[in-house]
Amino acid sequence: MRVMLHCTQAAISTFAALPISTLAASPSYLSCMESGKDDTIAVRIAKALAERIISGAIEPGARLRQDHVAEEFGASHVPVREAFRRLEAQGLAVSEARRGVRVAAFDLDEVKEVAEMRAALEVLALRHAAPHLTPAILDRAEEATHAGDRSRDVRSWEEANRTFHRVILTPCGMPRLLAAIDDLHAASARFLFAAWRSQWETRTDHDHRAILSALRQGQVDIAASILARHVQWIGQRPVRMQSGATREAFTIVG
Amino acid sequence: MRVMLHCTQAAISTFAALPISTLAASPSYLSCMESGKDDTIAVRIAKALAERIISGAIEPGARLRQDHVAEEFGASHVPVREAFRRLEAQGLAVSEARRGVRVAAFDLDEVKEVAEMRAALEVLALRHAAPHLTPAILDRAEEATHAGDRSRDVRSWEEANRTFHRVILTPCGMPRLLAAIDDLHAASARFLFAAWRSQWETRTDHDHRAILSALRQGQVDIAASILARHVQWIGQRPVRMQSGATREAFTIVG
DNA sequence: GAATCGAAAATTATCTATAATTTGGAGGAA
DNA sequence: TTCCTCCAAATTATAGATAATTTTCGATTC
Repeated sequence: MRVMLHCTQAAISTFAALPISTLAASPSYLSCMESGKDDTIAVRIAKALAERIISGAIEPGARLRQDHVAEEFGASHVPVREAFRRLEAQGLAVSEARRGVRVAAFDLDEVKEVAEMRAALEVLALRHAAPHLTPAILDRAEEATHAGDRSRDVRSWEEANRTFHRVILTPCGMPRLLAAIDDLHAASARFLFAAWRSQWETRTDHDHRAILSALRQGQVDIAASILARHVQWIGQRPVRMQSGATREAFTIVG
Repeated sequence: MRVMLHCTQAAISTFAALPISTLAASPSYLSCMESGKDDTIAVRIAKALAERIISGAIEPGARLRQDHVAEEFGASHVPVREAFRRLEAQGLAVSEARRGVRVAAFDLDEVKEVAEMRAALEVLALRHAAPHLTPAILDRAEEATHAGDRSRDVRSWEEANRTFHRVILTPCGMPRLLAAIDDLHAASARFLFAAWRSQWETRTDHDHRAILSALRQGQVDIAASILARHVQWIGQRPVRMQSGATREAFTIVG
């Protein structure tokens, strides 16, 4: 296509960082959802791009060129534009009128903000879920914690962590609240992939067990306060950048 | 246009309930934002439809037909579809693949859910805003309360109420949190317009004054707890339906 | 008269093509 | 070198066409 002849190669190379198969295969972050068989093309593209943004395969600030995305997914620009609107609503992309769409940047302030929002909303969800928590549900949460222990890489650890939170919160039966929490988890996962340190697992898994222990004893207030502290703990470490310089990177570890 | 000849008239008649000028003119609910001069057409359509959905001009469950909307706004279906995605993300519309887009329905459970989310998030925002609140800001909040007293109809009262909340929360400087609160306010306003009772103003305005009084004395905890209760108070009243039967309608009044 | 089936119409979802606008950069002039 | 002009690329947006699906409505049957 002539359109692509003179474009900068940045976006293409970042797309190439993940195999095309992520379109068809179930990506790690989305493995909890049904494989979008009857989704619209727009939804499938949005999910695939979301996975790349969250995993860091596309860098913050990188432009998302609709024609390139359309060509890669074998679609036209119309569903691509719809996918962009969806990513924008999730806070994963920002668009300026007539200046295109970019992957959302993030800084320490946003990490803190997401952590506090998660604390507030997850505590709310937990308080409503608590009366409906059964031993079977708590066992599934414990299994997710074990899966976190066994995980060898960030992605599987992140998935286990997310499963833990989802399992204990879903019984609240508040769909809007759960959707908001999901979006915040997606943001958290972005931060996590950007600044990972393996020893953080230990602390997090300890918190998970303390939460489960409190819930098993019916101590909802204690569980809620551990959850709030757990989600607001911010990890911080230096990360080497492309230029060779280092900068601080931050993440929510829980 | 032939397309419209055989369609059901429900959607058209509800659209007709508000003048076309709402597209260009600044509607009540959006009067706080800049009139979208440099917005994209998709954003303008989304704002106009949001205003109609919130005000009740389009009923819950009503179908949003993209070709009809496109024709009314003098646009093509592409920006209309983008507007639909935006409304979907705000929780004002729901779309099923290949079955079109409908105005989101709501019930008591969702009213409660939104109220609790607002309580959690507005309390969070208030705690962060409190250190930055100046007498000038509190005076503006008090002026908004007066405007609520003076208002003669639901729309202006709603706008005054929303201004009050916005003025005392914006200084928190957390854009993602404020955007989430805005969406919840939009949902609240829908409920309010659906079930309005004038005497509710009194209670709400009393709460507003109590919050301001606490803030002026630096009693942030007290202000936060009044705010939480204030936002979670659910109004309830019977409403006569088209069929002549009555049903209970609920709203967040604050 | 009610229920069911099927065909026609409407609608969604998509693609292709194209106009208009804007950005960004290359190349020339002061 | 710096600034300006102009061109190419990218994006926004429209129009028209098509496939697939859903809805509607009428005919047939019980």
